[in-house]
Amino acid sequence: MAIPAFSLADTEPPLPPGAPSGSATPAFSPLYQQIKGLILRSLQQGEWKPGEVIPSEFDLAARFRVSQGTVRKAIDELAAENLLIRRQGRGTFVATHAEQHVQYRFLRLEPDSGTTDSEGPAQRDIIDCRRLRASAEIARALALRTGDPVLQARRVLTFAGVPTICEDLWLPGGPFKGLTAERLADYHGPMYALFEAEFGVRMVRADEKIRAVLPDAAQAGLLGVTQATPLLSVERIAYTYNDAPMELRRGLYRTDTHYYRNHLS
Amino acid sequence: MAIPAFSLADTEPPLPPGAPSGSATPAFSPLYQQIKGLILRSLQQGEWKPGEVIPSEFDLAARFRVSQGTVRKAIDELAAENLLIRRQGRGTFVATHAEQHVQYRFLRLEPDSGTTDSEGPAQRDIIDCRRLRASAEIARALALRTGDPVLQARRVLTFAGVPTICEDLWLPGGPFKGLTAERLADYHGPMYALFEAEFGVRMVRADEKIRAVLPDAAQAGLLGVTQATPLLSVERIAYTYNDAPMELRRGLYRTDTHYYRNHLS
DNA sequence: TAGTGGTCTAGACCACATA
DNA sequence: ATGTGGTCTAGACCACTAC
Repeated sequence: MAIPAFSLADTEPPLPPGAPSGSATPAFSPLYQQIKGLILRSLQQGEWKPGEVIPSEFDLAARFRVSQGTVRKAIDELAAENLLIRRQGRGTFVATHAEQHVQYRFLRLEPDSGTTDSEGPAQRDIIDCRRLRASAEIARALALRTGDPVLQARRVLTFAGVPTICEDLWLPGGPFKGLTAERLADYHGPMYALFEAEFGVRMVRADEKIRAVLPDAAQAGLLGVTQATPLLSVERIAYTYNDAPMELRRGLYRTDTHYYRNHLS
Repeated sequence: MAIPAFSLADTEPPLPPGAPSGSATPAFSPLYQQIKGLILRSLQQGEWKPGEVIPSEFDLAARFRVSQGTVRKAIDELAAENLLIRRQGRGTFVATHAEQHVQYRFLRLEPDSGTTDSEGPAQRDIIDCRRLRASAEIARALALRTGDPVLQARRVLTFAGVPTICEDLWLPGGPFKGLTAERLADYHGPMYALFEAEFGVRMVRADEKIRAVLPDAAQAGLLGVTQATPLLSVERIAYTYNDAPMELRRGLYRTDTHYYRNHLS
């Protein structure tokens, strides 16, 4: 008799233990899905911060009044979605963009040969950073209202001495209050790690739309190419927990020295 | 005491049952991984063909002399890799590219708005199809030797009346002996479904390298664009079981009416 | 009604990391 | 030595599908 759609206090059991799942309710939700939702809520509310350990499976099982195996299945799914990271013998950790190992997790551009980029761009120049009001298009992408305050920035990433990426990004003004060009420029590491550390915003997934385009004069100048050079246009919407869009990013990638890698399965 | 690296007859147990995993061998492989390997081998050898049901978890457990839960975990992973498909109440099936539901699984091009493409291209024209000997480059991609026989084809895909994709593909001559332009042209459905049905070659994953390029005169003509029109270059290597490369494909996509979709997580 | 996959539990033991 | 996640088992019951 699993509960279909209740809201539960943490320390209250989702249902009397000992009684497995089931019931003929129209919207049936397995116990482990409910546990997954509770863990997700704790992640959203910042009970456990990026990089920290969460309680052991045994502790969580006691807290939620379910078996350890049920907690395990909930964590399995969260780990598959890259929200948690399991480390045998050490514990389960909240995923972070600051990890040395998975830095630039959303960057799919790779050098043509010789892995000379050694994990990340050598140089990041903030060209512009300003506050403005959302156009209808930007507002739609960020689930805001037209005219809401947004922050816009433009930057250029340079690999091995070659300016390779020129990107514009838009962030909702509310969650990112206090972000300035200086802070962007001073931070060494992935931008998403800065968002986590300074603004408590963790990007968990993103959708991209990719096209081939020609640059305008300004973009061509920043990348050091002619306006006849075809470039990869990558429009990304990045989401935090709960599928809330938190960033719109429009990048132009040079693909004469790099390529965009994708894996299909 | 799980076996680290033996080769096992199907009906022989991976190890005496009742004894869980473990041992301090340098290369330790969990039981369910060994079972996964055995199932994989049956898939490769065609014991169960695309679209067919495989034996129930209970039957497989008896055959391999392990518990149903261990078989379940092995199947879980194979299902996550899209090699098997579970259907509650019906059984577990071998995945196929011929399924109505997952047709064109590797095609990531989507129309800008209004889902007018109704699942797949309206028209597929075979421009060319010939046998030749592999260049060094083609041979490397297909894990062949330079000079080995390969089959090359070129085709154009048209969506909503607009020629949108022009692609060249290379196939190893051996596995695809007997493939002709006529057979390619006559087959209605995804090309990978034809490969399954006629040649027993099932593509299970693929890697793509994406760039922005300009077309040559022939390509521009086939797509009805000028040579100054930037196009998406998509180079794909598709693999069958065992990570064996079975196709090299080089596509040019028009991205004025479509975009290449990608999901990052 | 029977058979399939899906969920849940409980307990045992192993592998790994840390102290 | 302790605690963590990882594997394996056995058994119960539920949900779905087909007959």
